[in-house]
Amino acid sequence: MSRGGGDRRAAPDINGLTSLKIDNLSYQTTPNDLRRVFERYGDIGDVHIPRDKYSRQSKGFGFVRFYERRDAEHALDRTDGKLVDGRELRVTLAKYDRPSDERGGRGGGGRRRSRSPRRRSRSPRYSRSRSPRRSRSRTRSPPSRDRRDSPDRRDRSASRSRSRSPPPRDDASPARDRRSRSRSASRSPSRSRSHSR
DNA sequence: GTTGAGCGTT
Repeated sequence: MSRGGGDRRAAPDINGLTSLKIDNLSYQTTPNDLRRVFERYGDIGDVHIPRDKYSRQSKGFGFVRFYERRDAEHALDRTDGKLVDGRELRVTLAKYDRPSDERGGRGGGGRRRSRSPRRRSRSPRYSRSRSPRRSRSRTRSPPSRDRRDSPDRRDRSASRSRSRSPPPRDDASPARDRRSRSRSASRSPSRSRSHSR
């Protein structure tokens, strides 16, 4: 019935604009490329790719705004999975809109579309996660009462600590002094003006 | 020289 006017939708269509989020973009991909690929499916309002302010490097994702939601969905389905720059584009509906120009923004929610049902299966890399030492719980004795305060261990610990610890040199005082003097003395004739190359 | 889950500026 009425078109455009007073109907709030859960979709991020503001002003009739639909924001699409493009992820999985290459660091070398430019908004121009995105626009070129997206404008083929409909009219694009604006394309923006957030990049670092210091490094100036793309974050790997961009935003494309469509005038019509229909085109956006179409493009989403059409651009999603497209190989660009050697990377597969991931197109999805933007969760939020411009945080700068939008009043009444509703945060929270969650992705309603999961086109990538990749479950976290076991990792082939961390397949062997079984610890060989699995004797944590002894027959009895809770972890709280398993405190062995043997002086023997303490002694050993101290002994080991002492053994492992580096020999504390008490001649730090003179050493420092000597070093300071040495540094001062060797600072001059050592680093002179090198011959320029 | 360069990583890879995700939500954003003129």
